[in-house]
Amino acid sequence: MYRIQFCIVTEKPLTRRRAETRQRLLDAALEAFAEQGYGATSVEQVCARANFTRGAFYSNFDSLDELFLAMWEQRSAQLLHDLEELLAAPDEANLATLRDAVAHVADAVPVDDEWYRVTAEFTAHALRNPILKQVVAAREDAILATLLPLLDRLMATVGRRITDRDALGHALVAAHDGTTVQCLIEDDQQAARTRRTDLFTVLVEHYTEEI
Amino acid sequence: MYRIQFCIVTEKPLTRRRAETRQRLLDAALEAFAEQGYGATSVEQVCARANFTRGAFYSNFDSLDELFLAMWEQRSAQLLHDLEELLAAPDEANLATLRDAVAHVADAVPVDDEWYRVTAEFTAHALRNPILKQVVAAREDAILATLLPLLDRLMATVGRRITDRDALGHALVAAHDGTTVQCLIEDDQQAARTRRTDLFTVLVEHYTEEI
DNA sequence: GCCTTTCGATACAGGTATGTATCGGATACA
DNA sequence: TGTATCCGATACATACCTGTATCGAAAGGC
Repeated sequence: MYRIQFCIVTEKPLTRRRAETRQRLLDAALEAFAEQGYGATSVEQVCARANFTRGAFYSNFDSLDELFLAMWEQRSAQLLHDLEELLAAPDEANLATLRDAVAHVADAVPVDDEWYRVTAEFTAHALRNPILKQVVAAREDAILATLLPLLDRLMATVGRRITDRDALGHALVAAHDGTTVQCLIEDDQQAARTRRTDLFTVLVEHYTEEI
Repeated sequence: MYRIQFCIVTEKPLTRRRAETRQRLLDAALEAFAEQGYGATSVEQVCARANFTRGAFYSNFDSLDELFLAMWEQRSAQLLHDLEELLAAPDEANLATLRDAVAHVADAVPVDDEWYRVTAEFTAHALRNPILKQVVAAREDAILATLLPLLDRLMATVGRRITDRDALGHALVAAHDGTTVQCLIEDDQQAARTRRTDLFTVLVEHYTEEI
């Protein structure tokens, strides 16, 4: 059985200094792309934000594209990790109803303007590139793999059980993506947030059953 | 009572020739932005696609931004118009079940790669600009205003009635946006399409009741 | 603490995008 | 058909961005 493997070919030794430089560039990239858009951002602008010149950039990355990918993957993983940590804490004492449980998750998933802009552009970008498409697909899988076990436990605490894991997972992700725009665009943020939680609740209710 | 009014200040006389040139540029812009991304597209590239030089562009638009906005609004309106036309046709004879009715709508709303890319970028762009934000918000309203009356009629034919118009409308739009990415990213397109229709059905079922 | 290696700054060459000013053919109208 | 206006092509000046090649300072091994 063969698998496609993505790896960085010219793997340089990752010294302490290098790691820090890379990280500063990654952070600067997120800022710059969120503020101005990926296409409108030059290598030089990213470097300036990180207090480097282009020398540092070309010593660490081959292209803006590579930086974009690295940044997006890192932040995606971080977000998922944070979510896991937040929901793993056993403060489930006060989750009486299904809606409380869902709201608990909904509040743990941030509605982040900066991140949304970057992700929207990254997704559009990925649709133009088969390899990046795989990356986005892999992330969807990773989200489900993280979220569903958490939901399993959460549902158990309110006496329910998931009936269709795949459908629920994808539906929640879709609902999250779709409602995030609405929350960010609409004047009345609070109304949108409430609708969002309501929608999540409807979905969870539909794709679970009482034990 | 005052209202903010958006208008083109230097309204030039719209002759036949001018209208055609504008349209060719608008069409070329959609192509170019979808293929390369907005930020990566130069004025010259758009013009080349439309078989013009930049002279034609600067005689019709002040900036790429203005062209992007004009193009997006035109296509948005067109899509909504097409949808309305498609669903207004009284071929509701064979819509026996709720799911048939929903599938009828779901199939009428295209899952369009090109348009998705452009819209994702436009939305991200709009989040950086208060005026464009209003434009996107207005489009959401327009969608609901078009979609809900159509759903009213459709539901009537299967003996149901909407219980929460606002919630259903926003939920369907969110589900549409969210599932569109999934359909375009996932390897198994058909599975994603089916999940999409299922999700719509769940939502419509939840936010309507039998008469 | 010395010496090698690493890595970011700087300088340079080449390419490309922008916006404007001007020109001449096309178009409209009498 | 003649004439005035419109509008797209062309040329130009300018700014900016990229990638590479080189250099010197900082880091790390022994």
